Amino acid sequence: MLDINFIKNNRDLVKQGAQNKGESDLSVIDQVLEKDEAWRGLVHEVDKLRNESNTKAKQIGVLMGQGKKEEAQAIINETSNLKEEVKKLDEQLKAVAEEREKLLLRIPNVPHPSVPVGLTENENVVHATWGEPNKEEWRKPHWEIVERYGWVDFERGVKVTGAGFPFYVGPVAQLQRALINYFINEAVKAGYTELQAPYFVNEDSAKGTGQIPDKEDMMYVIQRDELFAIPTAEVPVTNFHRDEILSEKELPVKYVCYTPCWRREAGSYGKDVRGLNRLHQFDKVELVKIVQPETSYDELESLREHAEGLLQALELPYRTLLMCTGDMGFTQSKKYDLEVWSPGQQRWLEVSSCSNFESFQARRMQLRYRKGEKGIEIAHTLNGSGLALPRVVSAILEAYQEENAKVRVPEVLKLFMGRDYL
RNA sequence: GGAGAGGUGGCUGAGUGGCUGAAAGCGCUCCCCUGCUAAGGGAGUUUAGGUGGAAACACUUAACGAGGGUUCGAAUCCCUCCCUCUCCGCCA
Repeated sequence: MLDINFIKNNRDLVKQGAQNKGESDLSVIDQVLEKDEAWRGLVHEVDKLRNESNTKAKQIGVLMGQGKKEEAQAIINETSNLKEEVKKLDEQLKAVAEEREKLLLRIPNVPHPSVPVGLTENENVVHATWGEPNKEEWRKPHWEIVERYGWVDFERGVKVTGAGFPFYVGPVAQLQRALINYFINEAVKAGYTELQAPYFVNEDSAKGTGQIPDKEDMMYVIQRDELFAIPTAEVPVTNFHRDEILSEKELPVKYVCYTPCWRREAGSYGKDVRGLNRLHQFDKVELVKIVQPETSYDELESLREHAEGLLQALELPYRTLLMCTGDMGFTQSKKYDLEVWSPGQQRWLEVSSCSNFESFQARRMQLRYRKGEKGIEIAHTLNGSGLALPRVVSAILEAYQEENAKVRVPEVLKLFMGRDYL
């Protein structure tokens, strides 16, 4: 959510930003400002009436105290109209405030000036590439490797739950656990505090990070208990400090959190969902930062570098994309995607997405910090995967397979695995 | 799940219809005094919104778990929900 005063003072910038993000209806921005004007007018009126009513109530109190009942009654008679008027106006005010809020929630975050303008993924800019994509033709896709050894059981996953909920068996289960450990350890070394978070969140939390009302369909909902299965640890972890005022010296706050993630992924099909490429449940180690506004873009770079460092340590070739305005999403102001090379599929797979939200999320969840003596400011929030597990597992299986079909263990994981081959 | 108690500012805790955005204490900030230390004195110290102002600030509205109701007036009375604690039950 943007600051209404910011929109007021930067109407064209906000419009341009929305247009660059591919929003078709820019009139929302004018509408919200109109609503805001109406809202301010009503606030003024209601405040005035309330003041009058408060003043009179006090007078009545004083008169009653002095035993002057008749005089008090006279004032009470005057207030009966007032009461209804306040009620009526207050209802109007609430209605207008709600409309204003709804409009406000439809306005996307403004892209940072360094973000390339474009509407589709074709306009994303390759920010960096690392390693040489392996083009050897004998390499098999990971689903063939795991099928041969029974390392991932898709069929039983379907039986027990449904498509997109596989079982990991034996060595691959162990590999995945090793990766989770490794990722968390690296983050802790880099100064992140490890967090274990709830896997379900309430409505306020889902709102706080912007999953609702915008992306409600992505989540599994437990209706009976009014809970949402988290689509990413970003949701519980960023909401950890919702409605709080942090002290300046606490910042930057950095958390690492491993959780499973649940996504409905309605409408996915074909090669996208083959094997481990896209699942309804997957594991992810997430990094979240809460920082001062002046530092948030530096923090984004260090977040990206940390995630890249993990792929480098695993010796997996990857490329980093700077997402263009149209491909980066509603809530972000700048976003990098890390894509690992999948030699068995001969394609790039997204394994991390590092974003700066500036104050967009923090404003909605009233996440603030105390600046200096008097000031209170909205903090900036960032997050990035470090990393998403199944696709890293796929890449490892495909990149570390040998022609005799054995799969080597990456050097940095040997300590966790206790052996050289899966 | 059953029975009871309770939810007030950074913390402890007073407040059962009006002068209480909230006593008192602790903590914190600034100032004064004292050669250090200890102690003492004074001032300040919730948040969000609106209006005015370059700003300091002033005025004003709202908020005492959340939402609704009664009343001229609610932290205080009534209803619903949420949460915490104690006892019982169940349980990794």
